[in-house]
Amino acid sequence: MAATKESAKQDKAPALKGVRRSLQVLEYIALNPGRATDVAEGLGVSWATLHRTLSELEQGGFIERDADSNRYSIGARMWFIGTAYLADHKVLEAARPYLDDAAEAGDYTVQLVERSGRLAVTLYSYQTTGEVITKSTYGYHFPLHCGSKGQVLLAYSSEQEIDAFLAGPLESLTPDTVTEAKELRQILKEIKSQGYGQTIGDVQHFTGSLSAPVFDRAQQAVGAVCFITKRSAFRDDATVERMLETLLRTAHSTSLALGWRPGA
Amino acid sequence: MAATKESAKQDKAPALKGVRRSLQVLEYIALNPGRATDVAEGLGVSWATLHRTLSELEQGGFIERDADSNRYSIGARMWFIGTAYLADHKVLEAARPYLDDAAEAGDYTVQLVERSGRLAVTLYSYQTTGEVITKSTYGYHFPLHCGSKGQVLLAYSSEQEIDAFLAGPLESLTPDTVTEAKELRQILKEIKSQGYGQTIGDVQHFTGSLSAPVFDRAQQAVGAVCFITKRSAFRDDATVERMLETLLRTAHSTSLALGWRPGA
DNA sequence: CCGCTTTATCCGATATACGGATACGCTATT
DNA sequence: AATAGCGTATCCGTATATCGGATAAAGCGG
Repeated sequence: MAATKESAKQDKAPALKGVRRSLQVLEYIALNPGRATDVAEGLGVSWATLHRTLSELEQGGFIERDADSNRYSIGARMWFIGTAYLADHKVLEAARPYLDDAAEAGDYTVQLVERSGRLAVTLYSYQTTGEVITKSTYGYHFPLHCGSKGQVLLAYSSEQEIDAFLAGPLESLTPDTVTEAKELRQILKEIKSQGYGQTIGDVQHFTGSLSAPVFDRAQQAVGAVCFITKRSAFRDDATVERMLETLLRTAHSTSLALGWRPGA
Repeated sequence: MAATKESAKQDKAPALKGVRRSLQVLEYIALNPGRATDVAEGLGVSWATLHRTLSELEQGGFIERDADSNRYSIGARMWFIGTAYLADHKVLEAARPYLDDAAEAGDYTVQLVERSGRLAVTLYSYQTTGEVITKSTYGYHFPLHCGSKGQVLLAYSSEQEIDAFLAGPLESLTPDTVTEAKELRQILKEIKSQGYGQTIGDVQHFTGSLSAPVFDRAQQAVGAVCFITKRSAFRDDATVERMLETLLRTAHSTSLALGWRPGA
C-alpha cells in the first residue's frame, strides 16, 4: 500500500496548501525528528515536494539538519518564535506567583500545563533539587490520557471533545497507563466529582502526580496545576494530604486571579 | 506610495513563496503582536494575501486572535513545536547541572543563552526569589549589543558576523545602552581579552549582569552563561568577585562537558 | 566492486495562490 | 444620530509559482 493517500484528512478547504504542509512538517519533526524519507512517508507527501519544503525551512533556520546523519530537528528560530507565546500568557502570568510559592513549600516538581490538541503541554516547570523529571523540563509532552495533568485537562473538556479524543489512538507509556476508553471515562468522572486527579506510574514507572484544574472568568478550564514527585511519596497519606492541600490552594488562587468566581 | 514592492529583499531565490511568507508572518507576530493591517504594512504584503495567510495560520492554532480587538499573537501550537528544540539540545543538556548548582549558590538569576540571528535567546533561566527579570522568564530576548550576554556572544563571533551585526540598526533600551559601533568594538575586544563581559543598566535600569562564553569541541562559542542581579550588588567588589568566580567555573565546566579542551 | 537506499535536481502541465477591487462592520468624530 | 474613516472579509480572472514523475548523483553496506 506504499503511500496511498488515505491520509488526506486535511480538514475541509484546500487553501494555502504549501503553508499547511510546511507547518505539518514542522510539527512532524517536532514529534519525531529524523531523516527526510521518514518524514515524507509519515506525511504521505511526494519526495520532491518534501525536499523543497525541507530546504526552505532549513535555510530559514526553522529546522536544523545534522550534516553527518542528515537527520532533521527543530531549529533555534522556532524556539525563539515559540517563546513569544509565553510572553503574554494570561494564565501563566496569573499563576506564576502561586506556583513559585508552591515550589518553595514542598519537595516536588511544580508544573502548569494546558491543552494543545491531543497533548498536555508544559508552560511552567519548577523542579526542586533531586530532579524527578528525566527529560529536559520543556520539550516533552504527554497525551491527555497519561498522567493526572492530562486527565484533568480532559475531564473538564466538553463531552464531544472527550469523545473525539478517546476515539483516537491511546498509546501506552508504561504498563500502568490506562488505555481503555471505558475505564478512562470512569476516571474522568471521578476527577470531576472530587475536583482533582491523581495517577501513579502511568507516565514514568517511578513517579506519581496530583493535578487540579484552573478556571477562568468564563468557568472554563484553561489549564491545570500539577505536582509530581517520586512514587514512594504516595505511600504516606499525610504527605499526600499536604500536597493536595497546597495543590488545591494554588489552583484556586490562580483561578481567582483570572477572574473566576465560585458557583457554576 | 501605497504598497510599492521596494521591500522585496527576500534573500536570493524566489522559491516556496507562500511558505516563506507565512513564516515571516509568524516571526513578525512573535516580535510585535498586533493587528492584521500592521503586519501587512510591516511586511509589505498585500492585504488580501496576508489575510489568507493569517486565516490559515489561525485555524491551525499557530497564531491566536483576540476576538474583541482582532489582534494576533503566537499560538499554543508554536510553543509546542518550539519546545521540541530544547528536548535534545546538547549545550543545554551539558550545562544544566552546573547551572542548577550556580543557581543554588547565589542570589541572582542564572541564564543560558545562545545566538539566533540578531538576538540572544534564552534557553534556561532560573531566578531565585526576589524576581529581578520583569518579563516572563522566556519570551523576551534582546539584541546582541544589549547586556553582557549578547555582547559575549557577539565578541566570540567571526569578524564578518560582527561587521554584519554592527551594520544593522542598534536600538537603545535604556540611556545606558551602547549603540556606537566603534565603542562596541572596543567592548568586544575587552571581553575577548578578559574572557567575560559585564554591563550595568543597559537592558533594564535597575539590573546588571555578568556573562561568560561556552565553547564546544571545535573551540566554537556556542552559548553564554549569564548571571543577572540588581544594580546595587555591583557596588560591592567582593560580591562581584564571588559571582565572577562562580560564573567562570560554570561556563568552564560546561565547555569541558561539551568536549572543549583548553588551548586555542 | 557493485547493488541499494537516500538525497538532489529538471522540467512541463496545471492547478494555485496573487492582489486589485468591492462590500461589510465597527468605532470614533462632529 | 448621522457620517466619515479605518480595519476586515470576500470575489474572481490571470499569471505564475508549485507539484510530482522521472532521472541523476551521492552514500552506505555487503
